[in-house]
Amino acid sequence: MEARIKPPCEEIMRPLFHPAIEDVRPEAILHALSDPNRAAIFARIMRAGCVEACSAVSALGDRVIPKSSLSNHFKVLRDAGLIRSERRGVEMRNHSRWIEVEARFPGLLAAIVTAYAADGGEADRPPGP
Amino acid sequence: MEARIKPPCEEIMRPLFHPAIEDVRPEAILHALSDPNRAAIFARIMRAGCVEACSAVSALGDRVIPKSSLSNHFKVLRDAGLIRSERRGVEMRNHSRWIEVEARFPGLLAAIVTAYAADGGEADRPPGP
DNA sequence: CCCATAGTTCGAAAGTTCGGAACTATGGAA
DNA sequence: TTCCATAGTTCCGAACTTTCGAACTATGGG
Repeated sequence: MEARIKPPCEEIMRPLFHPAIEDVRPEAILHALSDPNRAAIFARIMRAGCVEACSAVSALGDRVIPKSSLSNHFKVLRDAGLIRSERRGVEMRNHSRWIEVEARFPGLLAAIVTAYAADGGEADRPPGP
Repeated sequence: MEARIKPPCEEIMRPLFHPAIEDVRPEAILHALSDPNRAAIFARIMRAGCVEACSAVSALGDRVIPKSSLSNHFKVLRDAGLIRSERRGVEMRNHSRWIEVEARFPGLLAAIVTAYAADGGEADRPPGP
């Protein structure tokens, strides 16, 4: 159908959606982070400031997460307004929107990340035996 | 099936389960409060200190929540460790476990309730447009 | 051009949530 | 006591969501 002409901008080709910070809703954030895998991914991005790629995070704890599930987890985090993703060549550069979210919902992300850390040591690990 | 035989318990219908505070998981809390209806119910119980009954909360905003859904919402809040429910005669007395949860996950509940309030009072909209 | 890598989309199976109808428990009225 | 009203739970089917393998698209390097 649409003959898409390649734009001169070599980075963006599919428009990844990121909500404006004022459209970010608490229920979306809580839903996104109510999955321990996603919480671990987010904690990791936050700790690193920026994680190079989805694949950099493909094993959490002792469990390997399939590519398609990972892709979906990143989409949920993105749609919730928690991270910003941009294509850099063949991979994706994800960084957290901590500062924006903190300004809108003060203390929320810190409390959540701290809660996961208090629960299992690190948010990087799904609950084990 | 044919006539059901009445179970031989003259006690309460079923012992309501409440997790010990050390068994409360952050993901359960986030999941429970990621539903705006449940968040509103919880905010209301917190604000009141104690709400008399499930039915006291049966209409949130302009929407009537069916009994069975309400019953389930209270169960989710209970299982997440957010409220404690006891039978008082024909109805239920629910109160929040704020103090226990606060001791285990400091700042978490306050941040969540504040976030919903900041979002536009969605968590407990007063009657009106 | 072909291949490898990084990520997305498709689709089917499994799991969760919603809500109406039927049920149980309690207390009060007849 | 029996009957009724109220409060809440359970059952179960429909609708929705989640998961993950396979097929697909995009980009960069031989």
